Amino acid sequence: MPDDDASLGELLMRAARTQRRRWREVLAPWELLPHHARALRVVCERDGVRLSDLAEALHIAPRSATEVADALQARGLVERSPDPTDRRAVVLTPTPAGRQVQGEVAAARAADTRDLFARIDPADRAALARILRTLTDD
Amino acid sequence: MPDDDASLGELLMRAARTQRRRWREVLAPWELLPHHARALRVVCERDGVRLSDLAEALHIAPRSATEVADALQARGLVERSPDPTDRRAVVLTPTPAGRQVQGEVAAARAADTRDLFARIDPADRAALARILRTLTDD
DNA sequence: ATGATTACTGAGGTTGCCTCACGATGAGGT
DNA sequence: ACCTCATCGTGAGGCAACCTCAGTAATCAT
Repeated sequence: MPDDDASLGELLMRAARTQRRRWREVLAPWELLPHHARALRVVCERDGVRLSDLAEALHIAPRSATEVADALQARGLVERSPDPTDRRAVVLTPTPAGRQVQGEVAAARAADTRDLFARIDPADRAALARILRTLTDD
Repeated sequence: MPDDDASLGELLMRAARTQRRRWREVLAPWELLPHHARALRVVCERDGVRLSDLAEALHIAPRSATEVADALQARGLVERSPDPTDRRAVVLTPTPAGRQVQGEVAAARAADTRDLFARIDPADRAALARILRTLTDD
């Protein structure tokens, strides 16, 4: 069929949208936006991130990373401290509460993803992973 | 592996991001945002859409559909006319230029999607379609 | 016929991004 | 020691795309 590819493209978008919607719902109990959750994850994983590195990880301008940091700090999830190696820089560190939330969120997300992909059997999961890797540029 | 599902979820997101990025690049020559292109497609396909219907199709508030219509109209791609059956309503109709652009964009998008999915062979395309359908809720 | 509902839009707010300019600091000459 | 140039975070200000709310006009139900 001529529109086979077009519908494949649309299917890919729809599956991604399904996942994104579920992700937002999983996050709802913590009242975190996906973007903030992602930032918190970066801060926790690297355990001490300069603002400029956060900006790069999030693909936003440095100025915008300031705002994300403000939001996370206002909720007590991260702390700003001076970088001992460079007095210009500011390092974001997770607070205990931040680590706690990040742990809970990560667990909830893992569970949700497991649920979603439980719809397909292991062979299909492997096939899907292989095919999607081929379609991914970055 | 325990993080198999997690990486599957991430792969899905990355493949979708790849497609979205390509879509934006395909659109660049017409200086259309994806959202406007989508709106133009709705107007052309249904050939006469009330603002409120456009809002619903785009999942935005009616007030915001007014703005999308303004943008498309300012570029001469659509026209506002009174709905003959309901004088409260405004119907958006594609102009000849609008139809032209929509046709070109649709062709470019189809070509790009074809290119992207040409990376995988027909059997995998079929498998991908089947699997993605299973993962889609809406 | 009149009260409730619906369609669009003006006014104005919020969010999340951006650029630009600035003060402080760092790195590398000379 | 000093001077220059790059870099770090952030204040100021702007913009785009959404929103809600109120208002006007038209329609619908009783």
